[in-house]
Amino acid sequence: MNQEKNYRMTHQREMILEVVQKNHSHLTADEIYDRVRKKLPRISMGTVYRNLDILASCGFIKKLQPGYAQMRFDGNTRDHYHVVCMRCGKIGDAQIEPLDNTLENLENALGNLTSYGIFGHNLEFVGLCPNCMELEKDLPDDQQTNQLMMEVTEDGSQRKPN
Amino acid sequence: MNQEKNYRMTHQREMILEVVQKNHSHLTADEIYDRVRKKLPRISMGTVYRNLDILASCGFIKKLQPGYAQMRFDGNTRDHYHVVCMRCGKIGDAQIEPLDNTLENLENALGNLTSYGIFGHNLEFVGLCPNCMELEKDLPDDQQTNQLMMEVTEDGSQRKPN
DNA sequence: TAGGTTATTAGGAATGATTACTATTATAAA
DNA sequence: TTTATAATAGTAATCATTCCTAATAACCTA
Ligand SMILES: [Mn+2]
Ligand SMILES: [Mn+2]
Ligand SMILES: [Zn+2]
Ligand SMILES: [Zn+2]
Repeated sequence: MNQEKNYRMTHQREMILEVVQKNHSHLTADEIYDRVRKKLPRISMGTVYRNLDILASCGFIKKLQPGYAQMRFDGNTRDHYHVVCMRCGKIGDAQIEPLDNTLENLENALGNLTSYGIFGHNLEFVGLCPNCMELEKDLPDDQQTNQLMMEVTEDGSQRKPN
Repeated sequence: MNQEKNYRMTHQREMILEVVQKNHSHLTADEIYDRVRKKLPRISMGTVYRNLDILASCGFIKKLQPGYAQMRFDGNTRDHYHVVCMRCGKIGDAQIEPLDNTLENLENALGNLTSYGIFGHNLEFVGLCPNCMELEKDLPDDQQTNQLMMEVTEDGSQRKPN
């Protein structure tokens, strides 16, 4: 599986990888746990987390850690951005091409201005999933999404939803 | 303080705001708690969290919620990006101008492609603070930062640190 | 300036996702 | 096979954040 690390391929690890790869929906650890348990009823949560980390460190899957929402796992390891629902944490793929050039230039520029060593970046879009858009409608004003904005986008940027 | 919400200005709220505004170092809730406690020794953690949320929702401060690190608070409410240390979670300001045009265009483009309602975005740079750069040197290879990369940048982007 | 309404507090308990621990088991190499 | 040790199940621990509630303090109005 990975030469230098002496990893072994166990049934548990195999099933976890399969579940993540067959789901294009950015599952959480407990969703993965539920699905794997159908086949391996005695698997434990610790095993799920440990393997997700290992699989991610080997590059077989990607670990997504949005701010203000729990981590999720992506079987698609190609470079792409995500939209995070600010209410329920659900994650969708952003169907736009990566800004590699722009952002790499930014990283280089920043590297010369800061005392930090720059290794990469994260860009995520913030919004509402279709489901939460619906629910939004019958909420009192003071729980409306614009009240959430400040807490959810780092830059306070706002935009009319489509 | 805020007309529609009937907020009151208490000593606790005042002190918390003052601490956040006088510190340009993106403090965590417990760091703020420690500092406020010098003046108000009986203040409680719940009060700190509640007020930080309220102050952020009023736009007096900004709440930063990087993935994989605890939340921090910024007295500088102008639009700017941040560098997050992937080891200790410390946050520094990125001294580069915001990508407003580029990213607003992206948001608009994305809005037409996804079923999500897009409200904004978060961009953060990931790296090592000066302190952790030092510590890095005498670490065994398998704990070196490149091992952390996959877990920390959503896009797996890599770059030589300066 | 006092009284009344209610936002806010202190203190402590609860939450919940994630991580750590450990005796036992399964994997892969020889 | 035998053997070394990576990995597991089950469970306990962590720890940042949120929740709860009786008591208090801000602010409005008379
Ligand atoms: Mn994806
Ligand atoms: Mn800042
Ligand atoms: Zn949602
Ligand atoms: Zn650091």
